[in-house]
Amino acid sequence: MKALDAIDRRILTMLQDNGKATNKEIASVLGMSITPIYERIKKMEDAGYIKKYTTVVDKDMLGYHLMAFCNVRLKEHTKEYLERFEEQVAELPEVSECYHVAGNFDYLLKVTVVDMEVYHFFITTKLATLDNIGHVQSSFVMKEVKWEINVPIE
Amino acid sequence: MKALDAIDRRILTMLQDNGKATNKEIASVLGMSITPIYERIKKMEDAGYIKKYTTVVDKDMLGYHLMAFCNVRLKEHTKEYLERFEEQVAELPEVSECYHVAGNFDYLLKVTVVDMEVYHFFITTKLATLDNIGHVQSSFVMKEVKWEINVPIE
DNA sequence: TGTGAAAGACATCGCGA
DNA sequence: TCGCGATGTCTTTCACA
Repeated sequence: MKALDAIDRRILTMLQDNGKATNKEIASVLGMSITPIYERIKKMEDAGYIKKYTTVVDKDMLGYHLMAFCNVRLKEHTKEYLERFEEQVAELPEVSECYHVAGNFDYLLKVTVVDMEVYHFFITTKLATLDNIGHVQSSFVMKEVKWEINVPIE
Repeated sequence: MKALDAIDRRILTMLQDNGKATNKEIASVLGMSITPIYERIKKMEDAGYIKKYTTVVDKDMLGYHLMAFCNVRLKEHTKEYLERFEEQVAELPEVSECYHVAGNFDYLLKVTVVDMEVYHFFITTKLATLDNIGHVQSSFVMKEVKWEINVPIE
């Protein structure tokens, strides 16, 4: 697939805002007929521009009242140790995101749990027991100021 | 709406995996007919358990090749200063997430940009020019080890 | 590429158990 | 609450410009 044109981008923007937007709806906004919208979306799905459709749920209503960012520094930094840590951390359901970062620490983890008690349990019995953990520093989220899943597509 | 039961949770899990899952599909997996699925989803939408449906796009394919976490410490911590910072930061399209955290810094920002040049521009001409910025420390993402939008719902 | 029409699948809603 | 059936809407495809 070639690069996206302006129409593709507008379609993506609308789909980010509402994953259930119908082809008809999009077509009318863009002043086109339904078929090309349908085909463009299909192409963007096949090409990988569209990774998935999902439903955003309210974490707080589901009982997840604590989110924390966890800075992790490892002791050893060989390829094998890094890969092992990444595999182990990816298995933990409490860890919703994990990034290998350049800076003061090696990894940044976003951890979502029910409450502080569960977080404490997570740190002491799950994270700290992984091999090769050097130093862990947590930042607790007091307020979610902004959370925007949509990528700006001009 | 009362608390969710096991069936509601299984519906949410399926909808997180695939926002376009049809009622028919869900019904057949759960061994129920379509109507109760339809009604349960509608109730969860109305009650706010379901916040929105969206489309996940591939940031990298769209040209966003750099993600960074930006730790920000403010100079003054009065209510007015905090609110003002939060308002200003929420307006910045480069900032996809912003959290008020307890720890070494005041705020943690997730910044998504095209490349390092744009990031530099963002830091120097947009973030640093906000009122009341004390100290900024960036961690650049070298690798996204895990990114899981789905909340575990057992 | 785009348009328009037609077939099939799905969402939506009223009624009965 | 759930299941069934009717109706309107959407998706998907095809012939054609």
